[in-house]
Order: sequence, then C-alpha cells, then structure tokens
Amino acid sequence: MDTTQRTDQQRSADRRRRELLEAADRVVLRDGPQASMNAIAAEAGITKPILYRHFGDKGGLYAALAKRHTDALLDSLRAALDAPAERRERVEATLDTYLAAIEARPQVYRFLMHPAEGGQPGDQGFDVGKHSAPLLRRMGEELAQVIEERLDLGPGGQQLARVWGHGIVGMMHAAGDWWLGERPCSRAELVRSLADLLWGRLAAAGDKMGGPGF
Amino acid sequence: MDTTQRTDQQRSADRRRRELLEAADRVVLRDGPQASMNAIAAEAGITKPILYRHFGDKGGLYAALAKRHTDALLDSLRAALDAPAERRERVEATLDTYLAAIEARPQVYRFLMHPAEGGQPGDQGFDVGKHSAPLLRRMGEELAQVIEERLDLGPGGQQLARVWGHGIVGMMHAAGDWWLGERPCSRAELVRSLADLLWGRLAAAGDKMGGPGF
DNA sequence: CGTGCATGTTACTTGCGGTAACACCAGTCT
DNA sequence: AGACTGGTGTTACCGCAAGTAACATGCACG
Repeated sequence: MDTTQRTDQQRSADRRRRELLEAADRVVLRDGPQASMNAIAAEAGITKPILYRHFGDKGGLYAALAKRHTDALLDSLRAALDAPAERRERVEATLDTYLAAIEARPQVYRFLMHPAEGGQPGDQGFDVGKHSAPLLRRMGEELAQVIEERLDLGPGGQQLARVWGHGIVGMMHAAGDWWLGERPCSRAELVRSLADLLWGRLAAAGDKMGGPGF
Repeated sequence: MDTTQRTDQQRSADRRRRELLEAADRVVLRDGPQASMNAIAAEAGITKPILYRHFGDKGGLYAALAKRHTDALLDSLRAALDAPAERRERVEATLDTYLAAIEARPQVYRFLMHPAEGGQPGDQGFDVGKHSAPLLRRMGEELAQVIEERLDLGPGGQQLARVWGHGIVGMMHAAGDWWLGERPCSRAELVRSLADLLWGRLAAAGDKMGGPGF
C-alpha cells in the first residue's frame, strides 16, 4: 500500500538521518564548531548534496544536532531538578550537572553555544533576539516553567519566573564558560559560589570600608 | 628630526585608523555582525588591503571596534556602579545602564557578543574558553574587581567575587538578550526582577504545592 | 518494459577572508 | 639633480567553504 511504502521509506530516511547526525557528531567532537560540511559528509562516507537534501542548509544540520544534545542535557537537568531533596541541594545538583556536561565535552558545548551566524539570504531585517544559542533559550524557558510551577511568587509570578529562568541560565553559562577557560577552582567550589549568589549572599554581605558599600 | 617625523606619521596613521573604525562602525550599525571586509572598505572609500594593513585580519578589526564600544559601555557602567546611593539602587542603575545600551544599538550589541569565529589558520588546538565575547569577559572581570574591593566576603572572597562578577554579567546578558527579542515587559520591570533575584528572593520564596518545593 | 522516485555522484557558482605584486607620492641621503 | 626609502593605494589573484545544477543509478510499481 501507499502508506506502508511511505512508512518504509520514511524509516530508512530516518535511519540515514541518524547515521548522518552521528557522523556529524563525531566531526564536531573532533573539529569543534568550525566543522565544515565537506568534512561531515566525508566522515559519513558520502558527499555534500546528500547532507543538504536531508537538512536543507548548515543551519538545519546545526539545529538537528543541537536538538539532540539539548534534549539530552535537558533530560539530565530535569532529573537533577526533580530529585527529592531540598531546594538548595537541587539547585546545586542542577548547576553541577550542567557544568559537568560542558566540562566533559567542551567542543560540543562550543558548537551548541555558537550563534546561528545569520545567513545572508535576505530577510536580515530586525531579527534581533535570535542571537542567543537555542540551547540557552530552551534552558531558560524550561527553568522558567519549573520555577513558575513550584514557587509561589505572588502576582506577576509568571513573568518573574521567566526573567529568572533566563537570568539563572545565563549566569550558569557565563560562569561556566569563564571557569572552563581559567579553571580557577574546583567544580564543587564554583557550584557553591553560584548557589551562594542565588541565595542572596550578595545583598547580605557587609561593606568593606567606610563609604557606602557596593 | 627622526622622532618628529615618526610622530607625524603615527598621527596620520592613527587618524586614518579612526576614520576606518568609524566607517566600520557605520557598516556594522547597518548590516549587523555579518558586515564584510569588502563592505567596510567600500564604506571607508578604500579597498580591502588597507584594512588588512591596519588591523591585520578581521579579528583585529573586530577587536579594535569592540574595544571602542566596550570601553564606552564600561565607562557608563562604572559611573552607575560608583553613584552615591545604596547598594540595591546602584545595582539597579547598573543593570538599567547595560540594558539601555543594548536596547539603543542592538546591531552593535550583536556584533560585540559574536564569538571570534575561530580562524582556520592553525592553532585551533584546545583554546576552549576563548569562546565568550571579550566584552563579557571584561565586564565580568571589571565587576569582580568592584565587588572584591567593596564587599567584605571573608576568606576566599577574591575568588568568590570573580565567580559572582562573571555570573552576574552572564545573568544580565542572557536576560537582556531574551528581553530584547520578546519584549515581555518594560525595562524597569526587568531590572527590578533581576535585582530581586540577586537579592535572594529565589531562596526566600515559598513552595506552591505540598511536595518539597523547588 | 517504461515510469517514477529516492539516492548518489561530479562539477560548478558565488562569496568571503586574505595576499602578492605592482604603482604613486612624499621626503631623505649623497 | 637623482637614486633610495617608506607609507598609501590599487588590481588581480588564491584558497576555501556554502550551496546548487545536472547527470547517473538502483528499485518499486502499473
């Protein structure tokens, strides 16, 4: 029948797509974000046009690849976020999960965080806001949802949760990126410091000198 | 004399450099981060090789351009940070200053935040950590210094300050980027929400349901 | 058997970063 | 004066990566 045949075809196409994504993964893991389409095609044992048939353009492949890793990372983060423990412990576990992930695969991480590079084909109007990596956006939204679901923030709580979600994710990301480059302390120390920040230690700290402190 | 002559030459070279940077600025303001060297050269009324003689490569021009804007922005931020007011007020003023800047010139902002794109000429070893835009790094370091100077954080305070500096900057950046894209609320509201987050409202909020809240 | 149709290829175009080689126009040294 | 030097500018090119067109092949269906 028509349906069964299309199903077969679709299955084989999906399998192919997965193989291609895994090949792309390997190349990105090796070459970082500057992996070229040629290199990925070669790694997959095929040539460029096939990649383009499957993913449209580099952005499409990027998106597909990013979705895989993002989904995986988000699952880990959700697990940490859902653990049966106190709030502080969970926040620390979530931070640690993220940092462990970027520590384990820095090349993939760099690829994921790389902006989409803005294609030159027209429509480059005022699409500001598409700048951030999709991973960051998704993590922010995800976290916002969890916050909004579980915390009682009073009126305007939903909007507050969204701001916080994106803000916390950004904090985690920037601190993690800096930490990955300089390694000034252990992961555990970093986690603790960030949690302290979220726990209001900035506001609670005393001034150092006479003047009106920071 | 030799020195005077060299001074003259250097002056004219510096003037030229400034003109080129201003032309580059105009193009970036118009075309965003994908401004090409050709376009910039054309805008300046000259041709590519001159740009390369002045700035080495695209990264050099990027760095010079970024330095201008970064310095300007950092000056504004320092002013907000140094204002004679309470800590919370200053934090809010600083956040607002940053957000106002990115709101006023989103194209420039996108250009500044764009990673260096990793050139293909060798040395692409394990330079993870150079990923973040220099602007973010500088803001993080700058803020860290202010925090460390003014706050009494006890032992390990210096390291804590650095973590916080980068973390807060990342929070500001990510939230600002998201806000710029979606405009879910006014700038003032965003500032207030972020300050609330830094002031520990996350830890203080009550759970919404029966289970162990977030 | 011919007709689709997905899969694969080679060979090309376009555009950008970057460079080599040459041209001009000061002043300087002998 | 005339060769030398150094900065400014040009045209014309290389290499490389994204993306595409056009052609070839294997396999199901009427």
